[in-house]
Amino acid sequence: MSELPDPGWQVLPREFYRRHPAEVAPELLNKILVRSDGRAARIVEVEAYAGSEDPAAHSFRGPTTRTATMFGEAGHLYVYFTYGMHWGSNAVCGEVGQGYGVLLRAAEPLLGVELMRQARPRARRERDLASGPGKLSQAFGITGAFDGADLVGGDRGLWIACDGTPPPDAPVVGPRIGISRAVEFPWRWHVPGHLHVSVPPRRR
DNA sequence: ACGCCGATATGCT
DNA sequence: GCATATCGGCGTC
Repeated sequence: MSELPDPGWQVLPREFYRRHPAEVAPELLNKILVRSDGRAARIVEVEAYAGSEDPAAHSFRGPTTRTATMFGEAGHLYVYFTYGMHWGSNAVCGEVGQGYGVLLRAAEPLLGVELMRQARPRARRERDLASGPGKLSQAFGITGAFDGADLVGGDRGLWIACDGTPPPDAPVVGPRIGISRAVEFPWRWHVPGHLHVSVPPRRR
């Protein structure tokens, strides 16, 4: 089931994810989220959540029904629902039982842009298609049905791959967003100066 | 730049 | 029961 749109792209191996999310997260920058229907986008903003070490993580208080996937094997997708309308997508990291994850916060559309526009009819500019965790999930048609998807094996037609572009040398590190606890953990990273992040660089 | 509100699953008390 | 949520879109200023 290795139907990536570009044969030169390499699916990230399981070992990539089996580490601390603060280590995995910045390395996910410039990787590519791929769907088997042709949608692909470069990941430009991420946020780490570290289980019992992290009061802001869904997994902080141990496994629940909702967070079961987060406590499972690395390299799977943890999808949650919030604010009555938005879905969020995380790559599970670390070892089984740790509840580690990296939230995919923003991406730059590369392929299948028409499908993304259909999925997000209200988005005006292309940089509004996936510049936020809810937008990114919506652009890719990711809902709860994708919770537990294997990003390595591609059992649900979703992968994270590398096209050879390295992560940025000096990613921008900053406080996390949209949470009320442990905001001060500097665990949000994005590609410097990138237009497709959730907080775009100010125009000069 | 800022503020408001939508609409609901989840998990604690 | 109820506060809260890993937000987004639209309005106003």
